[in-house]
Amino acid sequence: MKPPRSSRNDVFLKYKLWLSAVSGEGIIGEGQYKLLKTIEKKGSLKAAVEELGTSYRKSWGDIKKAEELLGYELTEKHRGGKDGGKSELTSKAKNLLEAYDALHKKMDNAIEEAYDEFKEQIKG
Amino acid sequence: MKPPRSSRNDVFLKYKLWLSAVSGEGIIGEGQYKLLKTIEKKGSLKAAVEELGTSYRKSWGDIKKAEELLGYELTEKHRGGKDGGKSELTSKAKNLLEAYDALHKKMDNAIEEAYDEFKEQIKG
DNA sequence: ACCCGATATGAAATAAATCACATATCGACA
DNA sequence: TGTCGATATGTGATTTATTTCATATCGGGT
Repeated sequence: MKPPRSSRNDVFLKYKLWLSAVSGEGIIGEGQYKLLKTIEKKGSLKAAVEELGTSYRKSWGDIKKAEELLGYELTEKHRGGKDGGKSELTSKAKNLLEAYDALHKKMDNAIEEAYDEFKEQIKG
Repeated sequence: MKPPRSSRNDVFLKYKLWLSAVSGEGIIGEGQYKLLKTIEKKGSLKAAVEELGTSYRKSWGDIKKAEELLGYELTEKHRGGKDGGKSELTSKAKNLLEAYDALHKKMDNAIEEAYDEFKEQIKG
């Protein structure tokens, strides 16, 4: 028989994974991960949000809240200098991102394994 | 040494798992799962939202949208009768919930396995 | 044939999240 | 020491999501 082609009604599995505080507030999710990674690459929050096309105000607030909830700094902020300032990740932040990434990969694998079975199951 | 007690700054891992359409719109997530399960138990959408404390209007709309995206009905709706009407799950819906549940359990296990390692990693 | 209560749905009111803008501050460097 | 550009942060505007309210419809049971 013909292989089933994807239709408008196909369903996909999606998931989000994030760190949260006891309060339930999110700390690091996909967005923060990307943001921090981009700060690391570009050297400043300003440059990062420009690359990502997100708002400086919000990203700045997100980082601040995450830091408050975690109880430690994710970025070392510097003002002044000929470039006006810069931000770089603390080692704790780097460590956290690494752990987040590893965890995400594991979850990706887990979901992939479960996915075929799931699809089979919803056919019935 | 003393075992570390949880502090305000402890982080937890959370995740959401849901079905989505190609468009990216969510179809079934935790909320819909509970809603449908409660409809199954109580026999009507009205009774379900009362038990869950959510809004009828929204829940009704959520189900409708999910059905549109899926291309099939999740509930058999009936109006009239001495009780005014009722809703019950279609067999497809039951099947879907079962699959969702199984998947969720697998993900719970996967995350639990990964969690200890994660915590160890972020200590460094 | 009439009632009752749940389904069905629009529309206005609220609330929550995000954006846009304005403005202050800081400090390495020329 | 004056300049420049990024960090820092308040606030009002806008958008998006959710709730509330109002009202129509349906149909099995009495």
